[in-house]
Amino acid sequence: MLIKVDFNSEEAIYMQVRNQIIMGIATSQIHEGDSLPSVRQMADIIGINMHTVNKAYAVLREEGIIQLDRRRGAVVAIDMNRLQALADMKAQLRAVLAKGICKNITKEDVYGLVDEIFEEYC
Amino acid sequence: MLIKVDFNSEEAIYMQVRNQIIMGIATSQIHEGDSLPSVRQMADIIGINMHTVNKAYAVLREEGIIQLDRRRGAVVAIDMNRLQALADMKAQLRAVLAKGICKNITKEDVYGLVDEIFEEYC
DNA sequence: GTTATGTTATAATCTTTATATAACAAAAAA
DNA sequence: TTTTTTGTTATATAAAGATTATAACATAAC
Repeated sequence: MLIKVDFNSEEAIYMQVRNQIIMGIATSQIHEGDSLPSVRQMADIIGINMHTVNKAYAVLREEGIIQLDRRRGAVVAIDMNRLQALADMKAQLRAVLAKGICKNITKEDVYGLVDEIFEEYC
Repeated sequence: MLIKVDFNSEEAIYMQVRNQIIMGIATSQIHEGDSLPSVRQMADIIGINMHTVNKAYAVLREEGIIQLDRRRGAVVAIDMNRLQALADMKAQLRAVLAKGICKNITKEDVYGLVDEIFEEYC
């Protein structure tokens, strides 16, 4: 799976890497049990520093998306804490939807966007 | 409207201020046409520096939420660019939902969260 | 005239981000 | 066994962002 980094983006590089890996899993380009390239390999491929990849992997581990194993490297292993995941998402949605409500975006509008994104991903 | 800043949060102070103002509008605690406290007043109230408030207000202006007027200060004035607002929200939702999909959160789960938040806000 | 407004400028400090080397123990591969 | 590769940790440095601190300006309100 190809990861592209925009060095002019406001988003931190390690977050761009984290996001693209999560989207890769969501779009089934990466599957449960798959090994990600090692921090050194990934850094070489993308053309960034090893520690930046390490940070991205550390975030993903903290989020329960991958497990870091000395033997197999970074392995996709979703930690399924449903309540935690729902609570996390709700906190994020609260901020996103608040702005939308200011802009007169309705619940139905949001439904529509959610539908479109789920079609993209699944 | 009361604004509380958590100095231990990872979120930048100016973003906390920005978010709470947007949520204040979404919950109708602040209305179109209302004046926000001046950057100096707000800074005094919260107990932070004037420039931090100025940054928050600048972000809100860039997002089309307020207008800054030398005469009346910061006034809530929603710039209703619907297509832009929808595109912005979609970009944010893409990242939020991707993680949810990794965690096996369904479209119906998301609908439920959206419903709950809209009940909170409206 | 005085006050309050947004705005701009400059500087200092702190945190975060990203890179660069280096080293370590553990496991895999040769 | 030796070599290589793995994640991990430790420093160090440079750049960028965030926060605070003063100060000043033009404009409008009082």
